[in-house]
Amino acid sequence: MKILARSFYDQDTVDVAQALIGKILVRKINGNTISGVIVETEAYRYKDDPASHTYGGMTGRNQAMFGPVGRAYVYFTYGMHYCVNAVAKSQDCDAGAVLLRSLVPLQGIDFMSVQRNTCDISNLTNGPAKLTQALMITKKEYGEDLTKKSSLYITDGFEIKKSEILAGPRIGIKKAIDKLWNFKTTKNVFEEN
DNA sequence: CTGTTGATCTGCT
DNA sequence: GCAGATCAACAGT
Repeated sequence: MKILARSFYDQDTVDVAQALIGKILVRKINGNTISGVIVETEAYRYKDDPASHTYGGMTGRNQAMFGPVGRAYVYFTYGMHYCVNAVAKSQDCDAGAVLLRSLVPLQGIDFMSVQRNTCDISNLTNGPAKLTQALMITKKEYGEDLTKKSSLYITDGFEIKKSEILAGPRIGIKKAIDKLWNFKTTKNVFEEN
């Protein structure tokens, strides 16, 4: 399984969000391998996107989204939840990232069950804050290089056709809901719908 | 410095 | 379907 190259993230954020569907997120913890297929993403851009963290300029929290592509952007929200993004943008964009919303577990399911305190497979990683908890992703992973074989990276996965990707409004935000930058596939059985 | 809001999930009704 | 948990960024004083 090949790790996605830096150039993969060097495209328009919305394109990368679609391309990431079907790819595999891999996490290494103490010799354990935990992985899952990415089945839902959301694109967040910059000046044309009022819902993005970057709208309004760089801050201490979002500076990773302005940095080099192919890195992880982790943030803390609602007082108790972490979410992961992959920094991705084209050359003419100053900032952008793809939120990983949902996974289908592949390896390390027992580990995830312990983290999430449930045995329900379909409930392990089917939400942005759930998957960070299941994969033990915290602020320590802020800025991790996803193109190196480190403790967190993304590899090639299943081939998903454009026709199998569904676009819709992004979830949980009130701004820019006219932008259909939420992408998911119904190919896998574990999706909740 | 203070108050409000939020890219969420859980548990209860 | 709805409130609550709980904190970092931001706008306003």
